[in-house]
Amino acid sequence: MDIDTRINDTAENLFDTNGFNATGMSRLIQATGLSSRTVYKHVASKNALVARVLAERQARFFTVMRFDDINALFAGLADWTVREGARGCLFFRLQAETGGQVEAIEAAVAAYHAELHGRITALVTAALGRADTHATDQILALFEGATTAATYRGTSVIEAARAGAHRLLDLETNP
Amino acid sequence: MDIDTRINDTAENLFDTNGFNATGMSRLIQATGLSSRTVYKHVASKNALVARVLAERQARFFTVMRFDDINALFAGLADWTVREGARGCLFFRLQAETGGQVEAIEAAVAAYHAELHGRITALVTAALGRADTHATDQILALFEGATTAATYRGTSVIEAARAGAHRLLDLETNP
DNA sequence: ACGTGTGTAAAATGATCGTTTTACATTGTC
DNA sequence: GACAATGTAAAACGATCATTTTACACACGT
Repeated sequence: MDIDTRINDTAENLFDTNGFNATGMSRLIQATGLSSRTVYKHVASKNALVARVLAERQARFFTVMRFDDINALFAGLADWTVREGARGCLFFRLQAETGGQVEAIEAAVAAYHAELHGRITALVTAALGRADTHATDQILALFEGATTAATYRGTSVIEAARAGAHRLLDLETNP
Repeated sequence: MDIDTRINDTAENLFDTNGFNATGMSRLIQATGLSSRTVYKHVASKNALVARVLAERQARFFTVMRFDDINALFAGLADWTVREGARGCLFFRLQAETGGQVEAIEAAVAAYHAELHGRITALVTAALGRADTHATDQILALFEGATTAATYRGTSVIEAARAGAHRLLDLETNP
């Protein structure tokens, strides 16, 4: 496997399961099986690394997820959560860790939020035949809340959120 | 003001706005206006302090919030968010920071989640005249999601979540 | 008046962190 | 067969962190 992707994959896994601050570079270096010199030749700094990790995670997330309709949206979230583990949104968690003080992370989180909001806006618009910011906010809240609450209530919350979102949109279509 | 509450309030504010790891003890000590010796006579360790902060925040949150019905629930959340700032749930953020490795934080977060879930369960049960775990999960997801999404979409998400929750429960009552 | 408790100010301790550097080995290429 | 390029191994660097310690000042109950 390519060294860059090996570093990226290892870093994403460690940041995701242990946190950004809790993951020291020494531990990351050991997990990759490389030397510190090599790692620092492939990555400018820990901050630059986490920014790259988030950018690639965003690309992967929006490749794997489906935004065709409400059912696909929450089914995709359920699949993702089962596969990756229910630890909540990595973007939000890393932002919280760094207290909004790492510029590269802020930019990555903003980009993710922009794309997520855009995709859900498109989904709702297609479902209703018109734009509806109120309905979009509701679906977004259910999506974010299902992600968060699944960390302590399990994946059943995601199914409940799917059913709720479906009902709310249906209600807007046939009032 | 009492020294213990002065330390607690300062710590809560700094942890909330800057994060746990980003807030060094030196900064906290400086913000309290006390000496390090005094602070460490009133608090066993940084971990013990954050546990105490979370316990007191939970008590304050559930004193200020109202769980009478759906409208009161989300109106309370909106008030809280405006007053405290939209930075997402502090319990979840601190848990993310420490990667589930600080036992005292895990316990505090679990206690908060248990109380939140219990209160919303009671609310839904009272509203429907019967227990409904599915509906409870939906309200919980909307609550958590509104808290999270308000950090980047503003407080309008909370109003949307309130309206959505109201509709979902009304639908369960009058199908 | 005296000791005890509680406070301040500031240096010291020991650990850990991100990052760099030194010294050396391996490999593919002209 | 020499030369870069790229890798490993490990020490070193400078900063920061949580926590402890030393030295000293003030108040107050008996």
